[in-house]
Amino acid sequence: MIATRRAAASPPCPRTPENIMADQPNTQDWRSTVFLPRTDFPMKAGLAQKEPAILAKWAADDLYGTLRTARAGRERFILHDGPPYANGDIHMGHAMNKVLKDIIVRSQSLLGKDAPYVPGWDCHGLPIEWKVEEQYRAKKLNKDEVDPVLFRAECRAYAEKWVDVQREQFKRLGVMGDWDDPYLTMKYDAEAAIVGELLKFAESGQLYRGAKPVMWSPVEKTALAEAEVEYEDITSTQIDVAFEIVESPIPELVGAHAVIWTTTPWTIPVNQAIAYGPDVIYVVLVLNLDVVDVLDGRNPEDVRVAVDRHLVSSGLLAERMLIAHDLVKPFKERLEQQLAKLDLSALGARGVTIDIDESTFESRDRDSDRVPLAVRGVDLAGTVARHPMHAKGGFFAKPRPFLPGDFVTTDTGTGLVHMAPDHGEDDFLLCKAHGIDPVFAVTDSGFYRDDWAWMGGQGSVIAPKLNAPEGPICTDLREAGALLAASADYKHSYPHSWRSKAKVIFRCTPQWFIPMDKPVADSAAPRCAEEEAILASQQSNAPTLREIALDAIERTRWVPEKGRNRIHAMVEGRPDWVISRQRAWGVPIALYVNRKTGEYLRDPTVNARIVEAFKAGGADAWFTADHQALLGPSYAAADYEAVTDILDVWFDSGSTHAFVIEARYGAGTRANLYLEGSDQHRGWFQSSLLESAGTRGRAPYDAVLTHGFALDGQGRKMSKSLGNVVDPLKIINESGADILRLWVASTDYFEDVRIGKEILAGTSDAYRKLRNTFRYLLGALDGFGEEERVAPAAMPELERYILNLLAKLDEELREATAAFEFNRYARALTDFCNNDLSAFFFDIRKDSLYCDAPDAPTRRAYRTVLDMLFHALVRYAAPILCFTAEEVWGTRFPEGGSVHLLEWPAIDTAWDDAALDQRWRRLRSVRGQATREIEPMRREKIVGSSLEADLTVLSYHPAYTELLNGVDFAELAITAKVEVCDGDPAVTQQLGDLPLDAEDWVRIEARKTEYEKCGRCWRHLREVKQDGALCNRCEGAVHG
RNA sequence: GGGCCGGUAGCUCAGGUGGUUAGAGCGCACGCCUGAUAAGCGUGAGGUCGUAAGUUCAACUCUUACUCGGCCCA
Repeated sequence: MIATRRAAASPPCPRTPENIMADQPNTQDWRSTVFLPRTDFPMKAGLAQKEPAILAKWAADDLYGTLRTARAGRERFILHDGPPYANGDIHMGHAMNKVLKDIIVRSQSLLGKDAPYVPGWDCHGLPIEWKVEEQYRAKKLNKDEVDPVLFRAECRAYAEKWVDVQREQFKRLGVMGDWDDPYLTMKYDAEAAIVGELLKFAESGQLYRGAKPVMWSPVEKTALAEAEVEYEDITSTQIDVAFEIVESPIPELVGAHAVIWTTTPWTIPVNQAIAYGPDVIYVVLVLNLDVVDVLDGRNPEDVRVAVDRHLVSSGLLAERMLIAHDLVKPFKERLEQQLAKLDLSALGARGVTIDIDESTFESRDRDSDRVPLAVRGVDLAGTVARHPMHAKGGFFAKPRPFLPGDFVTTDTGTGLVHMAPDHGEDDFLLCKAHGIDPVFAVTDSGFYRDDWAWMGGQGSVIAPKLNAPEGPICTDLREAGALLAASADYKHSYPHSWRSKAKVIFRCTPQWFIPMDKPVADSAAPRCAEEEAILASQQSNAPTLREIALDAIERTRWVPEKGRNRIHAMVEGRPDWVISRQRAWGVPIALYVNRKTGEYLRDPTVNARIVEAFKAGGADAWFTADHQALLGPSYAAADYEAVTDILDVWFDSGSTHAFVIEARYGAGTRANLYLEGSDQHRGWFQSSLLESAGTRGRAPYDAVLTHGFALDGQGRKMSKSLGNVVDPLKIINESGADILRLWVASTDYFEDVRIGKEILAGTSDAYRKLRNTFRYLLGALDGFGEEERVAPAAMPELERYILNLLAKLDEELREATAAFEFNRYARALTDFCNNDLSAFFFDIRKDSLYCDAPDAPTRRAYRTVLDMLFHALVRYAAPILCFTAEEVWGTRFPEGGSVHLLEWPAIDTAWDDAALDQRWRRLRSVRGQATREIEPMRREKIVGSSLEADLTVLSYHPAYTELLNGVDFAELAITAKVEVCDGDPAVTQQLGDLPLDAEDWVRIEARKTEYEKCGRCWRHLREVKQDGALCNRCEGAVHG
């Protein structure tokens, strides 16, 4: 079953010794009679040059296609590729991800499974759109003036270009897959499938249009996803504003001023309420102002009155102020700062100080007689204030109720938070719960609506000038007597647009949502009113999308297991999914909204026409559509608005299971594995899960593997500014892809991994060792043929012990493969090659290989095992060192096809022999002792090679005596004479159980041998009569 | 700022439910071989297990705090 081909070269033909002996009888050179390893396989790999040639051969032979044919009908293993974004060269994260995927695909294929791999790309979305816009700007063109279909075509071309670039880079890594037919989210069939998935949500009523504050960039005039936002430290204007309380169940509060603090003055014109913390203690401050340094010649009392009047009219003094007890001090400091800025000389004073009698709120107990003005938050319910600009009427004249907010803290501010439901998530939710709706006062470009009573037409709201202490808002507030303090000195972290670097705001806009907590109807078909009613009555029992998703998480295998917690927590706490974007490059949310009712159309017949149109013309079809034709005869196009919002790209990639897996392998097929970086718990893992849960009621995957991030050699994030970026393409060009692949395989990629010069040097060392093991095997197997093969049962015990180790290795590798633990896999493989083969088996059998006659039983058995090792190891190595394994295989079997078409080696589990294993572990322990004993003599130059040493082994246990006498220990220890003697029985008595470690049970003495050295095999043997003469074995081998 | 994850020899990694001198491979140092030779073999030196407290007869292993790093979120 093992395809073997006779090597072209024949074994070395020994020169006849006679003609040489004639000249030099005692210093005969027997080198030519020794069977040294012979191979063309070079020690130096030259991977950077060799790999492209191997890739070309794979392409020419259509290796991927051949493998698909060969595995057709086998158990399938689908690793579904998460699509990278088609923009820019690949980085280390990409390389690591793809290599890991390839190792897994190849290892599953090696196990005999049909493991297809369809790579994909994410092609829609803002970054590409932005790049194309940049090109426009360079040409002084305005995006808004370009035909959307033309613009989309340019985005498509841009994405195509990068798909091609990345494809070649991924191929160069050795990643095997369907590169000729990858999936792209922008292909027509994909766009059709994506919109089809969206319409499934629509048909089952799992969509709604709502208003919600979203991250909004006034510069780009679009909503932004979290991933498109970055946080930067900025300095903002902080203001304290007084809202006069006009109504309260606590009579003392009426007429007092609630103090709110904010770093976004521009939200004050949209204020609608005030939030308090129910558990926070509030106090009413009474400020005492002292005028200091009255100028000469002025009447102090007159000055005091003048200053007082001035402060009140400047809005700097509210007589009684409501504020959280814990925040009085910082508030007082802000007031003092403010007062210090005043120039009061015209009024006859140099300055003014504040005094707050802190004893008035020592106690936090409202009922205490001493402190009538300390108030618990909960007691503020029912209190109402008015807006500082209430005189403007209309919106501003409405009461501003106090609402309880759990989010209110006493970390900063005043413990009273002004609520603008248009511009804050907390604000929006709290106000919504109390029937206060957003007012959409700020336009998409960040200006106040022209008709807004205060600040109408002004902006932009992110402009520092607008928010400045001397800006229009603060000025108006000051004039209204409501601005207590304002200073442009508050440093904090603030969200900015990832691309334009401009500040973003929260802004309520109409958006499309997928609800997390609405019961999911089980049928997508439209129903008559009766059915709807029945369903409605059952709805409490139907699970919600969140519940389905959480359940699916429980049913999925997470590797490592901690991934389950992570995504569970995220899905449990996430808000509704905002799926709309105000953009051009993507799949449109192809819905028809009834202009009268605001309901979207849920007609499967219409939807089917939409999907067909997308299949034929891609998403562009929507922008050029004859809507009446799509709507058909039952509806009038004039009654409907065609939505032009673009779908969140996460919905695109969340649908790949539909247009890749199901499209290629049939409906209902699930991926065996998704494999991405740990950041995808919030990204692709989750969007895929939600999409599939909403349309299929389950996860699209059976298992999810997450890997960590690639960091630099010190464990820091790679960044251009730190200059610590490791470029995978550079590594490939300098060292080869196999080095990079071995690096991936040798790390613990379930955590973050490190890569740097030193680490790669280590990887190269490990690679060289593996390569030399193969080189030795190839050389030692030179000319091996089937007639030489020996059955394991007929082999010496050493050979059977190695087969036992091979069986154990095989088991370990199978387990590591099943657990996707390739660092364990690579470790087991290299340890086996280094410790068991190179340092032990090969070293011992070197003598037999070189000097035995070709037909000697031991040599034949050894070469048989080498052949078995070759066939096993080249397969084991193939998933990781995909190029080198091919080179190794092709060197021995030039016509043997690709190593990657082979299947897992057939290892007889019966080789795993526990008794044999134990016996040899003890022998190896004794062997280790022997080498330690010989070492001092080598250092003192008494002996050079261990072959020049004799050993006396004192055994303190009959088991060891028997063990050592049962083998040729001189052969194992590579020494001359070995004598085994029983040690002092008295010592034996004191020893306990017989361990595997021979340390206590054996004493070894070493001395230089007196035997002469055989001229050919260099062993020192009794039978060798004079130095350089031949031993019996060599005599036979040479003259045989 | 919040949540989660991690920090064992120069490097890559092992170290069930706490229990003897914390292991391996590589690298390094030193030596051997010169018939796997820019290869092979041997011996050896390297760790207060991120820091500090605590629980315990006993902690790399449990708790807490801190610190450094990473991911996610704000």
